[in-house]
Amino acid sequence: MNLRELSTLLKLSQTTVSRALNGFPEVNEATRARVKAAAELHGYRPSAAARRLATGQSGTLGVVFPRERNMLGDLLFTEFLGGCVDQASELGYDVTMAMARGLVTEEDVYRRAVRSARVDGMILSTPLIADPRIDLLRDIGMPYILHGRTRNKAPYPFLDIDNEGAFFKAAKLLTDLGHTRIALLNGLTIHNYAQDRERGFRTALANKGVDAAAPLMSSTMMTEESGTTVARQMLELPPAQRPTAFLCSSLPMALGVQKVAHARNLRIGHDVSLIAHDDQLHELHAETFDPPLTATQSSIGDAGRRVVELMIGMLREPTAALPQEVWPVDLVVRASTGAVAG
Amino acid sequence: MNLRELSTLLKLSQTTVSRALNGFPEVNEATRARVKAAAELHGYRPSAAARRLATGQSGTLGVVFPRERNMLGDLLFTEFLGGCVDQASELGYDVTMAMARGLVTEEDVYRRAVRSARVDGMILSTPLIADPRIDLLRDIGMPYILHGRTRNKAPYPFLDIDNEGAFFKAAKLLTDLGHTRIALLNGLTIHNYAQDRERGFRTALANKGVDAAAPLMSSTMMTEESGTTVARQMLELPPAQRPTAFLCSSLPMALGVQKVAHARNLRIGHDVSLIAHDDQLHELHAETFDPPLTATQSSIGDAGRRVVELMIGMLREPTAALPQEVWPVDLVVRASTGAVAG
DNA sequence: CGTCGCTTCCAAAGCGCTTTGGATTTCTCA
DNA sequence: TGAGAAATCCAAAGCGCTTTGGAAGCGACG
Repeated sequence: MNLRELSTLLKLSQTTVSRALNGFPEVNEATRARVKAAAELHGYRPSAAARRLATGQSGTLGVVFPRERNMLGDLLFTEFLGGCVDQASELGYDVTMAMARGLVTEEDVYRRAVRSARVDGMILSTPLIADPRIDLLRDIGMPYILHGRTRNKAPYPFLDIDNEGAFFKAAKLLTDLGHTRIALLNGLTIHNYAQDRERGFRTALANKGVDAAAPLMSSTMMTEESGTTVARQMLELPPAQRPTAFLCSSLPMALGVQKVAHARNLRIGHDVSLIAHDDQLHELHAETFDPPLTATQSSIGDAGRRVVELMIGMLREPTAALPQEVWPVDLVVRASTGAVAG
Repeated sequence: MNLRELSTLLKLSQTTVSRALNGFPEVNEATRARVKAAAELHGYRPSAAARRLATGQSGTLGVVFPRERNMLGDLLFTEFLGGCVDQASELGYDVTMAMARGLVTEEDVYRRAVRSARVDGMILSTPLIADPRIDLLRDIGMPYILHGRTRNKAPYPFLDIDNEGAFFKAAKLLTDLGHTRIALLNGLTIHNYAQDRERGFRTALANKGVDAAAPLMSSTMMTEESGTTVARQMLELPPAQRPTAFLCSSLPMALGVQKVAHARNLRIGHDVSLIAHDDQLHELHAETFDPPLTATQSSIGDAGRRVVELMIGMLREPTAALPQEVWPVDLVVRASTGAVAG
């Protein structure tokens, strides 16, 4: 059942049927109802391809990532992606993923996507400090939005959380509790958020005149494994340098730290304090840690949903101001933090 | 730059240019070269929308999953998905994901996708024992392929691994080593693969007259957590019932078992043997276990790649026989298995 | 009664590609 | 050399939708 068939069946023109279905004002409400009923009855669905060709809009959003950096293995990314797909379905959009591999560079993928008009907009995740993709997309005129921020000069649309504020709050809590040797287990500093977090951390310490000691600052992938490795190293420092508190960039890292602490019979919340940033994944919760974990928390899934909302908003009103949102982050105090021991 | 512009520029008809670019035989190789060069030079890309409309093919494959069962949190699924996207990009296809949520049932998503011709084919992952999606897709005429098998009667295209054979081999190794109390930590038996694995396991034990004791058979989600839980329970059985070997359905489960064994000072490969099925994920490797893990292994990423290949093959030659592939699974013996302790 | 202004509907022109059904040229061989 | 076959190219008809630019119908107002 296509538009022509439906319209002859209704003894109306295609124009009228199309307008009735798409909510245009210049059609009588009575006929609109009649059209809608008939469409429903015969299970009419407009052909996506034809509509795309006619409107130039594809009704799809794109997510591209390099093959080497297979982000599908990263739970943070997949949770974000899940949020995107969720919201996109809600708003009638599809999400397509493409992988740039081998000789086909990521840039090529973008260029091709633009020329062949496969997607209406792109979602960029975990940007680098200076991310070439942004300038590229701007130059070729592909709408996009960033999850996270970057150092590129020109203004760009983004949604980010207040990483600096979050880590400031967390570090302040620790200094307020009397800690002076605080370890920061950060993510890789090629990413902006890691630098933001470090800044917040340093500011809080500086406010109390506490030294951000180099041996207590690490920057690694945010896995459980690196959590254990780094924690082990730090706990083997001479007692006078050994950290009494850990601030981790992810829950898995905190898991690693916890493991090491347990192995050394350090009681978390007493002998050593532990805070982590909690992205609120489905399968790992700060509150089910033992003891429940003090955490800065912000749902990365919700961020995905919101990013899609913003992206589609931009597509619908291209002239509106660029969306630039920074979400505050809550610090939830649980049992893993306590006053510095003895 | 569109086809018309390019063709007037070349002083050829659109027909010829189109045919030259798409490799049709009825065009002179010299002109084909000329056309290709010009297309390259001017960066011509055919409009995906127009091509879709003209051919009726969308150049996209679809993956749908219910929101409740957010498979994006499952590393097995994402590894599989990564393989799909990888191979699809290679073959010039896109992969779009849709999530069925709320009132919009999964069925609706399929129906809509079909009518609006958004995707050429669907990829179904982790099917249930009797999966309604298969009959549905057949009925509405949407091409599809299954990763895994199911009990539906009518023939359907699929790619699966030989789960039964794999677990037969693994269990046989253990019985050959003299084990008589072997634990099976299986996945949920709503899935076909789990039942296949159990069958292989039972056969191997029966062949040696070994009893498949009910207290040593479990069926849970394949997480590290359930691995520890189940292993702990089983190791608390009276000595005469306690397992001397564990056969796990996933590496994370084996991790859980390992943890419990360590806690009890059981040496893996000596006091207790451990085998797991290894889907060859990026972030978890049987060979880097301590000790290196004996495993049945089969790359789930490769399966994703192959599934896409088969799907596209079906689209190109709809009349060919339904692809039905079962991959053999290797058993790789490492240090985690040994003769039963005196 | 004629005209203006709304409301309601329509014919037809694209969107950019593929593909059918020739037309024209070139080649082959008697 | 000429006729048929083969190679090469082309004009035009869709694919199914949106959208432009009117046209027709109808009541109201001077």
